Amino acid sequence: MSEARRHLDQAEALCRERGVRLTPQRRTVLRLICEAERPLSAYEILDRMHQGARRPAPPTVYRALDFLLQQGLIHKIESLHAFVGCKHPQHPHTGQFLVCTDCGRVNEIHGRPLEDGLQQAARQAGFHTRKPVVELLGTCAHCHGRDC
Amino acid sequence: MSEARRHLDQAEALCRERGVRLTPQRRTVLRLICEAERPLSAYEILDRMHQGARRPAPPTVYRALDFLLQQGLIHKIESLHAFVGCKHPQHPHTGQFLVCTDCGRVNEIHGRPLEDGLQQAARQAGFHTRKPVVELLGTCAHCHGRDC
DNA sequence: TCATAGTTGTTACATTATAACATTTCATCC
DNA sequence: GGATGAAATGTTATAATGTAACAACTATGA
Ligand SMILES: [Zn+2]
Ligand SMILES: [Zn+2]
Ligand SMILES: [Zn+2]
Ligand SMILES: [Zn+2]
Repeated sequence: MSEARRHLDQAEALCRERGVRLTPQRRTVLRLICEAERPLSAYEILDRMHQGARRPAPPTVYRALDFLLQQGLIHKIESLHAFVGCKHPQHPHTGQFLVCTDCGRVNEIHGRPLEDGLQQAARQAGFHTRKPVVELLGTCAHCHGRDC
Repeated sequence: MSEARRHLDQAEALCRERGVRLTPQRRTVLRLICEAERPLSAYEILDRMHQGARRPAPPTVYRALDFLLQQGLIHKIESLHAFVGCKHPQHPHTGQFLVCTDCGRVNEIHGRPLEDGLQQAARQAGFHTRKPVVELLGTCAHCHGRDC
């Protein structure tokens, strides 16, 4: 079974459990994101949604993206204005990402949501973290030394 | 001496050392950013630049921002599309920020550029970090408990 | 069936950012 | 001082990203 297919089936099951509706539109957006090898922007998704039919208007895709974000099925990469599938959506979480600026691929790191040093600094400042944005931009193993 | 004024003087000195030109336009943009209590978007800066005269076109401010970013005099908060002054521009660095989503204020954390756990995960994946984006969104000490 | 909430369609617009090329200003050399 | 090239700025147009507002449709249960 393909990686993308596994994600979709898992999403289907999660939404059923939670009593929310993974409608065909939302499923299509999730599928396009999961099939892509790199993060897709909202407008790239729009371009891939209309197979023959006319291209939907932006709110269509933004609404589907909002739903998928709320359900923790995708993450937004802020520094790219683009979206990636979450590989472990069972327990919604904020992501930490390695973003390759050469090939565009993104790798989600798992582990404690924030490393202690950072979290401590925040606490000491009396700060209450709600949504950490952690995106390490650089080059991935495949792209080292390549002149791409 | 005001905080903003101190930043400007320091920027002036740094640019002289480095042989780059902190022109009046660039200085104005830096001043507006330093005087603000919260990050300013490029267009907010534009709005504040024209004192009586006509408002400059976007490239004007984006070019100044590019220069100030290159010189490490300001940082961009990716998740806000906005810019803040750097309080320690002597040694250019990437920032780590506590971003209050209530009052809008931003607090730059200093310390090791990345905590060990995170950095190790990246290295293990063969990833070479060039620009970390670390922005903790939440509520600051002042805003806790307030219904703002 | 009917009422209701949730979802989608549609139009228009707001915000953020850049490409391309003309013009001006600045520093340097003669 | 005047020529010259590099840097900075002006200007127009447009690309890319994101949202407000309201109408229409659809699923669902009383
Ligand atoms: Zn995830
Ligand atoms: Zn790569
Ligand atoms: Zn800084
Ligand atoms: Zn606050």
